[in-house]
Amino acid sequence: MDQNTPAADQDAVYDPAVAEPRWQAAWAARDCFRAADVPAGDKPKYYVLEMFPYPSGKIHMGHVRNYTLGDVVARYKRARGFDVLHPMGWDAFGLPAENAARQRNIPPARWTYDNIAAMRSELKRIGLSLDWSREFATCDPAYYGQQQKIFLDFWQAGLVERRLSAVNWDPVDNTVLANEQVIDGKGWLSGAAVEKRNLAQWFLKITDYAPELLAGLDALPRWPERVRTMQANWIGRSEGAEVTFPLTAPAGDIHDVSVYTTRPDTLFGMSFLAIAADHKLAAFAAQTNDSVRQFIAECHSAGTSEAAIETAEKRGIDTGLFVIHPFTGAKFPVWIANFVLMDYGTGAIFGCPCGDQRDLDFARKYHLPVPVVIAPADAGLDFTITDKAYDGPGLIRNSDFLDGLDSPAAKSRAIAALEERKAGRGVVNWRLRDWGISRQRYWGCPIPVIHCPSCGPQPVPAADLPVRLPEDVSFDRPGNPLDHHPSWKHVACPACGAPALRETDTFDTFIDSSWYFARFCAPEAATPTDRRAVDHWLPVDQYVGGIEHAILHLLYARFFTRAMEKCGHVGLAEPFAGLFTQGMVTHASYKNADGQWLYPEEVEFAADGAATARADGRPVSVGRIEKMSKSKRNTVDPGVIIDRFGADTARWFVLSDNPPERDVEWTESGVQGASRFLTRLFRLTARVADEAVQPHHESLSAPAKALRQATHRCIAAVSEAVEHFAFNVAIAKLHELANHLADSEKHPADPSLLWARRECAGIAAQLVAPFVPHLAEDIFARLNPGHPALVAELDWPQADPSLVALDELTIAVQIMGKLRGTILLPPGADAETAYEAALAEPNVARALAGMTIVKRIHVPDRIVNFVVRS
RNA sequence: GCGGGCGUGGUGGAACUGGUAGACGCGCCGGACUCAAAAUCCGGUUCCCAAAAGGAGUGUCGGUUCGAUUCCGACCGCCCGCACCA
Repeated sequence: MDQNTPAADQDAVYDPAVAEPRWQAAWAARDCFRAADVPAGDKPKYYVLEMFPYPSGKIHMGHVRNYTLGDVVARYKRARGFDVLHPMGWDAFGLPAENAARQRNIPPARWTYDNIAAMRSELKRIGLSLDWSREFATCDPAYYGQQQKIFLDFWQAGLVERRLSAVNWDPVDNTVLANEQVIDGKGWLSGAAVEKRNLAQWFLKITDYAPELLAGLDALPRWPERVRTMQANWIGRSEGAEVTFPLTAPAGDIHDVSVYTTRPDTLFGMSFLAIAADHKLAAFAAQTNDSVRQFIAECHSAGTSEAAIETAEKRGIDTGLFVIHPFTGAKFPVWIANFVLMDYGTGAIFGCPCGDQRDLDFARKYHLPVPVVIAPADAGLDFTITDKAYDGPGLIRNSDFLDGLDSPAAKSRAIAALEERKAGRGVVNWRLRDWGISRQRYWGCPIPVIHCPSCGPQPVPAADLPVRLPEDVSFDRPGNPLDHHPSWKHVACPACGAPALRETDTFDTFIDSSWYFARFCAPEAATPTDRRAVDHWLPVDQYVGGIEHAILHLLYARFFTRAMEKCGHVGLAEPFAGLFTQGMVTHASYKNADGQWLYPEEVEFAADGAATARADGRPVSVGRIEKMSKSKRNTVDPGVIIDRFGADTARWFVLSDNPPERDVEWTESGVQGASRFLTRLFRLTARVADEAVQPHHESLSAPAKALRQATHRCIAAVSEAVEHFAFNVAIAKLHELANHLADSEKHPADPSLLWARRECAGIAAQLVAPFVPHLAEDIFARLNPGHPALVAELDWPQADPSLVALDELTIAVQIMGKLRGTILLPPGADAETAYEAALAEPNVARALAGMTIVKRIHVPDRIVNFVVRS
């Protein structure tokens, strides 16, 4: 074939708009992706799950990326002989539906189900290999009714508690605010300063499982290391001491204050004692001291988020009370500090400014002493602390019986001394707090509890489940519509029959997503799970989702699975054997001359890159590349891309440009590149399809052998890359294969080459199938007219090891670690052979002239390095 | 503030367990085809130096090593999470 083959010679055209719906229909007609609750065959199972979407109304590129990543795995594993479960559903409860109801007067249920319908049809256009028969939404009563059953089982199992807990309270709207609705300490709608208010709420005792949740991380080798680290830090096991400080005079019925510390070795460095604003001793101090009362009130107006607390200016107030140091008998003042958290430890700390930066900042600010009790081992006697605390390892000084010890030794000595004096003890503490699950909202799963004035909280009887959300609710005033509903909450106590009130709080939506993966195994079951189905399918073999869920969602799901195990709903502790966290889809953002955000399609670019608005031709400033979001208008609608280029192009692009764990920037040129490659691959293979079919040839021409080697090396490389989630590398290898196939057109078409070309094209179709499944089917069908199977039903191609192995390797020759030449050696060549060949290399020989070789290094099949002296 | 991560040519990135830095793509440059353009095809493309030889180079600074994008320390920048957004 001629070196320059104009495309105009080629008649075959690929039209995704026609082909994609056709192949989607073919898969559906043959039920290719349907799984059984309890499969009959003996194929190994593989459960692929992507984090299910919130039905916001439109799919965005982040969804396309997330679901395409999972789809590659699902299709690959299916081809590898696994029985694959790949379901989809909707995380359908949550605040946006209530906001829509308030702003646009649409009932949350209708808004949600309309959104689901719209997103389902968009999702279907992507060509995902999903088992749609398992679809459900968490707002379906059939789902949340089972969730209520699970909650009651947890209650019976002793995993549920009711206690007071703080919420963000908007005093103007008289409503509870989510953290995201608190902006700079003010309610997002009312603008009123938010207060903390304590409400009786339900908690799940996740802390009972803290040791197991921590230890379990070691059994998750297929989780990203950083996610395990983040979870371990979040659970936060620490070993320290609880120390009791007697007050110099009783404060009401309070005689002492307990603190938790991880640094008992620095107890002699105490400068003050600080308690949380919610500490009972703070309340006592407030009784007689107006400024203390005012300070506590200020602390209560800060909002509940930890980030807000930690970033706020560190402030405190002296209560005028004193405690006695258990070792020295010295008196120290008791302060209230806004950075001491009631939820952690005992709600009180001892301030040691020399060893803790926060304590030091506090001491400097309020002119408290800074005794130095620890210093680096090599520090002199003049070691002092100015504005930087020393929290590293070191030797203890100025500390009586701890002097000269290193920190670990001093810790155990201090704990022993505390225990001797009955002034404290060594304890293990956890940062993890129990999971507050009550939400004062409508659009969530009702908590199945009835409050009776005489019997207390009573479970709703199983026969009365599900407790359904009433649909005749109004959003014309702030607060929870369930609470306002005229009749819904008024019921008879299930125990005594007296008039009682339904719980009007609903569950945290994290509960909905803490067990959906189990429900997918048997979504129709009359019980929360079908044990045969979950025993077969769980754990999820590959879970795919955003890194933003690294801690909360994944930790809650791990806890929930253990709690479900305790109640017999599942037979395992860890729900997700493999986890992959993908990056975000980003895009440049644009602002016009008036400072308004513009959509990418509203911007025009000149040859020099200058941007102007299409509407009025005025200049546009190109902003940062950031996460696609509606507010910045830097979104690209997947539907529009599929209309223009087809789903395969969108899939290929989101996979090709970046490693999946990293953010990907959506660019127009990248999409066109993807589209161009797919068209090129189609043309290349279409030309092969037009060639005469040849019998298998044992003796190969040189170009045929080279092409077969390239083909089989590509099988090996793509398989390896897919196994490691390196989809961008897999795609690069497929580009190379296409280049090899194109190169083969330059050689005379001998029969063995024609045979090799057909092999190459067919294998290429199979290798691209997980990424661009529609195009793969089209190419395959064209190459194999009348073939009974779809690519979706074929086994993954096998690489022939004899074609994958290389006969010669390029070995680098270095002198003092610098590259001076390369030599060709057969694989496995020994060191002496390598040195000999290296010394014979002209450039190496020249560089070595006049040098003495001091040392020779040989790494087989990789490198030779000479260490020399002149 | 705390915890976790990331940083490589003009650009997205590749590089197995410390062993030839820049695979593959985008862009750009040159060529073929075309009346011309688009599309397509072929070739080139880290920087310095006219080429070769050589030198520099993976955010910055320092360390370990025969050899560091990879390991260690400090710093800078960006991103994720912080318990009621999902």
